[in-house]
Amino acid sequence: MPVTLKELAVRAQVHPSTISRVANNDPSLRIAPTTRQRIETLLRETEYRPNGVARGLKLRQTFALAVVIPDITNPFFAALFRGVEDGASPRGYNVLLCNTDGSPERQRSHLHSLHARRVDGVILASSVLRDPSVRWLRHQHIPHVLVNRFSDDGQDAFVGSDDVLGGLVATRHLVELGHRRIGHLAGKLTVSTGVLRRRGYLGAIADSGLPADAALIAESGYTEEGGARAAEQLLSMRDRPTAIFAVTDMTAVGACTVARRMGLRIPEDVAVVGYNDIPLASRLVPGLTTVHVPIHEFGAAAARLLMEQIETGEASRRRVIFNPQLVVRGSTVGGADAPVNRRPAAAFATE
Amino acid sequence: MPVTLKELAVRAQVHPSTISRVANNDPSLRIAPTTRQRIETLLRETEYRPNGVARGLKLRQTFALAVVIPDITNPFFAALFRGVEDGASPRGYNVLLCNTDGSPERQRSHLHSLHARRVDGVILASSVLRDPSVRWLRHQHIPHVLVNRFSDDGQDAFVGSDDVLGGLVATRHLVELGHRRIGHLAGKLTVSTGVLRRRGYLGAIADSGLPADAALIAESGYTEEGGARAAEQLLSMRDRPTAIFAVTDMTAVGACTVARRMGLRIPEDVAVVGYNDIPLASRLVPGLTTVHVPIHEFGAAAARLLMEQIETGEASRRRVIFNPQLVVRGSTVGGADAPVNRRPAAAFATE
DNA sequence: TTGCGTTGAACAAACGATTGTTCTATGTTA
DNA sequence: TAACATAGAACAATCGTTTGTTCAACGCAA
Repeated sequence: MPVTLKELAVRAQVHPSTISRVANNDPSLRIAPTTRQRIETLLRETEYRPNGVARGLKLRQTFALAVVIPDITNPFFAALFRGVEDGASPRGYNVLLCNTDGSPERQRSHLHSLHARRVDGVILASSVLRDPSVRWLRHQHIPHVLVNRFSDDGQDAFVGSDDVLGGLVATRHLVELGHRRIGHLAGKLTVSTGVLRRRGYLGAIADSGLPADAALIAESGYTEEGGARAAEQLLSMRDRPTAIFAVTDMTAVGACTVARRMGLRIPEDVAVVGYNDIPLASRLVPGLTTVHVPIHEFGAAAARLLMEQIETGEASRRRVIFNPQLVVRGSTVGGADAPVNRRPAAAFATE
Repeated sequence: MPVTLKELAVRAQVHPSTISRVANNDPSLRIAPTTRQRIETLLRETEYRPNGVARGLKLRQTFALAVVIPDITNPFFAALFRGVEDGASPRGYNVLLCNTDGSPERQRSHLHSLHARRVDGVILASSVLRDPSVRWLRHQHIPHVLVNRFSDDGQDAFVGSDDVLGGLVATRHLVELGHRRIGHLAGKLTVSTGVLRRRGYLGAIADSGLPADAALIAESGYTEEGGARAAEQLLSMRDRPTAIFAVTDMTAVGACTVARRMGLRIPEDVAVVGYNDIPLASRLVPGLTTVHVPIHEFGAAAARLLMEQIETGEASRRRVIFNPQLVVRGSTVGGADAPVNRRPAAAFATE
């Protein structure tokens, strides 16, 4: 068992509170220099570290944050988590990670558990529109930041990209390449990214004067498998699209797999654009044209917003919106993957 | 503020301990059925959930585990984490995640912080041989399980694969394909996987009667970039290897990138084998031949071993070793990537 | 000598639960 | 009716900190 204040108090022949004051450098009370010396030595010798649980109880602060996401094996969320940890860890916070697999019930259950544990705040990247869990967070006055997806516009602190714009530039890119039938894998219309990126898509179609065709939009969800299913549907149409804008990179990956299985060449027979620019996107062959967003920054910004709320003690509705940027690769423009003289992608990865 | 026992006690006109007994279904004391009813109703109405911090203080158990790894953006560790969470979450544990980026100092710092927080146990996948941090864990009697890498053989609970065998089958595969100069990206010799997989490599070379050439072995570390650097070194030799066995898939990816940049075709000019079979391996073009290990199972087994130690209250030295399995893909055998009629890889991934 | 201001440290009350012990009505038996 | 079980719930200590309050001792001025 680690040493406690009380034990140290016995050894130093002083009251535990005195030790605590020395350990915390409490400025409110004077300690005789000689006593201070004696105690500091003792603290060093015993490597005393206050019991965080007891501390948390007394201070009503645990220095723990939680990140709630669909699935950490999705590179998007892994990068997001790194951003959070890199922002929070230097300031003394530890971070819990919870995967929901997109299940509202698992999300609810995790949040209840985190609340019971008295985490100081929650970063939620798995919310849906009008999410009961988000309302519950507000109702419980649990500091929280939504990332990438929001729930009730403007009600919560939020970090994300301009999804309408992102959807717009992605689709416009396809229009400019001359595509006339452009499909869209639309995620889910219960999720803000689904609604907004689709709005961008529709906007670009309208701008271009192309006819809007509802049959070109398929709800794909956000999984690779869902993307594959939805893409198969679109690509099986008699008058199939020659290009697809997918709501996320993973969905796009599913679409590419299916296209290849159907014997379609990318980008000659079907061009594909994703969203997020996960590390995988640049490693595919051909590289995946996608809408770049600063994923790591999402996490770091969310951590900042969250710690700000924790420290000021009041909820914020601040919104941090990053500008999405189109990255053109081989999945839309043949030869866009310059094969020579490129450094390997910066490596986060180890082991 | 969430409701406390004391507040409920006032409302129910009973002593807090009585509420606690009802809430915990304490069998040691009888409660009048009518009182029990009244209290249970109250508990339901108020959605009472005991304060986990106070509970942790009293019970000396926090129901929190920690996973310490180099970097969650590496797909290997993401899958590992999922295994841990999937094993621990149903049993009421939450999981903290700490990235070390391979820095012993960050590892030490995280472990101290986790200890102060009184996590119930630690799963460590970033240890080196004779790791001071591991010895510290033992010394502090903190339940722990090492994963993938061990520190002092047999001293700690461990989950991993038979690395010597894995290195052997990977290298033997290359030998059987007729390669005569086989390079090895050896990770680090301060890490168990580095030492053991290299031993397997050397064993296969010896078995085959090929000359052992120290120049064919390069320390690569475990990053993609490290793999690229080391591979560049090997492939620049006058008498360059026609095949490379890399200590991990990410290292292999780095090697592939470099090979391609040097104008070498895979597998015709240089064949590449990795280790771990991360999801990325099957998505590369060509697919990466690799040594498959059940990553998710690593995590789940580690969680099991850890919770077992926590519940019995005693350290274990149990070892769970999985058999590695060679998976042949296009990076060693042209055409091994059957292009048609293959289902998309099972998708964990969302968003 | 009395009184007062300082200094340095002890005291004690939380924080919110858990759990062994004690107490007080009942009801039962002799 | 006295003695005594028993049921049911209150009491109280404890987990390890933090922090406002109190207290003792001392020096010094009046």
